[in-house]
Amino acid sequence: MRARLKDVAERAGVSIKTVSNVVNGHPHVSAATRARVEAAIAELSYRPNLSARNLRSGRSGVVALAVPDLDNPYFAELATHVISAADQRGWTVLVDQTQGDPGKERLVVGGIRSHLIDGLLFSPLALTHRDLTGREDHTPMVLLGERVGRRAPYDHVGIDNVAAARAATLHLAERGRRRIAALGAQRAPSAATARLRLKGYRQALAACGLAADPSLIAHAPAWHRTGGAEAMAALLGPDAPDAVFCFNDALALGALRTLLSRGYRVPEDVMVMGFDDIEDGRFATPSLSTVSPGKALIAESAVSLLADRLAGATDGPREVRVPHRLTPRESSPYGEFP
Amino acid sequence: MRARLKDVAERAGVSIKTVSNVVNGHPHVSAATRARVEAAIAELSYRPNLSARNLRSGRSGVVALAVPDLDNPYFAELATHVISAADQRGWTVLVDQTQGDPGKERLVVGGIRSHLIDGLLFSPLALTHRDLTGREDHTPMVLLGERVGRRAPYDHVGIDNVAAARAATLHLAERGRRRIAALGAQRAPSAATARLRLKGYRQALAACGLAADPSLIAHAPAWHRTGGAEAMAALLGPDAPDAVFCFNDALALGALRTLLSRGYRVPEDVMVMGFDDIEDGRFATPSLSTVSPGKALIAESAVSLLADRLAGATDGPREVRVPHRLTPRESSPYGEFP
DNA sequence: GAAAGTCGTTACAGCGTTGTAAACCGGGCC
DNA sequence: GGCCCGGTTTACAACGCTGTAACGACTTTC
Repeated sequence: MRARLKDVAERAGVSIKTVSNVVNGHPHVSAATRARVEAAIAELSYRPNLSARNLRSGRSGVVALAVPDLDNPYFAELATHVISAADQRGWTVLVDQTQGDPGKERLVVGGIRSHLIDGLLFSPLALTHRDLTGREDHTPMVLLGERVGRRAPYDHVGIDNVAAARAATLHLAERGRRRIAALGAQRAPSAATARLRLKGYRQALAACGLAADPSLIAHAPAWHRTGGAEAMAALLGPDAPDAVFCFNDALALGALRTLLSRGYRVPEDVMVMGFDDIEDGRFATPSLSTVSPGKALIAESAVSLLADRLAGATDGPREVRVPHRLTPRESSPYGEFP
Repeated sequence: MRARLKDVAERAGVSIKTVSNVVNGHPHVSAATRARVEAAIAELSYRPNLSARNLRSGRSGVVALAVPDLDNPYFAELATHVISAADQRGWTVLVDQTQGDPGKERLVVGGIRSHLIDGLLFSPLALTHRDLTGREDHTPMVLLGERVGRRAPYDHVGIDNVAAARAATLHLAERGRRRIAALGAQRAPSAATARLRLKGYRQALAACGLAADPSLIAHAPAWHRTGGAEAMAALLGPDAPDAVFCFNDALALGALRTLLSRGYRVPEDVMVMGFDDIEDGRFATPSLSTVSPGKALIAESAVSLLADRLAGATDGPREVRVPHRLTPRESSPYGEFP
């Protein structure tokens, strides 16, 4: 059986509380006592029972990160950064996969893990404003990604999707492209990210005086490679685009695959632009131009916001906008392509 | 403040224990009482305090999954499967990233989270036999990936790396390749996986009567795309190989990138074979031939072994060997390449 | 009609920890 | 010598939950 405070106390010949004080680094313990207790701790290889400590303190040192899917490289990379940032604060991260399923997402905000976790970092996909305002659980929560609803009373970390999408589209137009497609539109009312990126795309077209041809907008219900490959296939034909702005890198990699396997040259015939800057894109051939959203900074900001809440901050919801950067690579290079 | 059993009990006019019995679905509660209690639970939106329950029961319902790095698509995909399998048993998964750092790995086996978790699924990289045999923590643990040491007293799930590597290499030889390189060798004494895959590679060469040219063995300290790209560059030159067996898909994607950007045609000039069957490989151009290790089955087996241990199984360590499958794609197609 | 079940419910203790408040001890001061 | 004061240590209760054992009421059995 594992050693308890009681066992250590008996061995060191002190009270339980003194051991507790040593373990927690409280002052007012004489050097001699401390040494004796520490020896006993080592001999019994004592380790605090976290469940008991949590019960007593109301804190668990665990935060949950809820994402749609770790399979998705963007979320996998984000998770890495979140885990590192949490680690630096001595927290442990528990990962929940929602699969973008509204039911599962509601369970998560509803507090399915509430007594186990001190806080929640949540990247929702299908959540509606109603789900948030009616929230009964009071575990501090920070939202990642798109803002849900107008004025949800929660801290939020995101990027300026409209500006980023506009920059990405402009980049293609500046390279002389005239039939620029958008790939990844979604009809679901909760698809805020898709809507914002589409908006930026349209703004860019308008700014360049390009017509907004509806046949150049390809829908993709899920932002996976497969969806990108299929949507790209639908865009090809007599009036094929000469550039595609894909709403994330997975879509772009799928699109790239379709283009290359059908004999299109990238970037000569069709330029491709992604979004997210996942590792795969850097090693694709041609390497993928993309928008880099600063994942490390997103993770760090989110963890930091949560830390403030856990420390008791009660001011109104805060909005953090992390800067993004355009990262052109071979799929839309500088230089001329007449 | 959040409702407790006591609050529910008062509201329903019954004892605390009766509420507990309802919550836990115990029999011997009359329908009328149960209904009353359930109503009270709903009204107060009561949710059990897991810390208290854990303290009482000694179980937390949380298992840890320790992997080197979620960035790595193989581990990200594995984690997805583990989380799903754990979810089906009502467990929550907490992810630890070790970065393959021996110190961190030792902390994990040493039980850094021990009171928080019921069990541990561990995919070690740098762990030695000594670390395992001297283990003081008694949290049930299942090892994933390569066997550590000869007879570590722990359940283990893995694949037959030698056979898989042999099959992969033979596949290249059968397509007429004669200068087959191996990419991903490692010198570290703990690099068991690399050693086994190299062994399979050598067996295949011997079986085909091909000479084992040491200049065809490329080392890669870390199995990332970058490492693969660099190692591939080192292999090229006057005596370039006509096929490369990469010890994982990330290496292969890096190698592919180097080959294509230097003007080599894949598979015509150089065939490429990977290992792991990660999603990226399917969408590369050309798509990547690989060995599919049955990640879902690995995850399910591991979780199932752990479940047995948690249920009290005390028989000797079990060894599960999950079947693998060769998945040829465009980078080493069927058909002739003289 | 009394003894022996059966079912539904309850009181109590204790899981391992920590905050509170009080006790203890030795030294310096009047 | 007695008193006060500071640092050090302790006893106790409580965090919310569940297993155990026991209780009361009601039914069955001979």
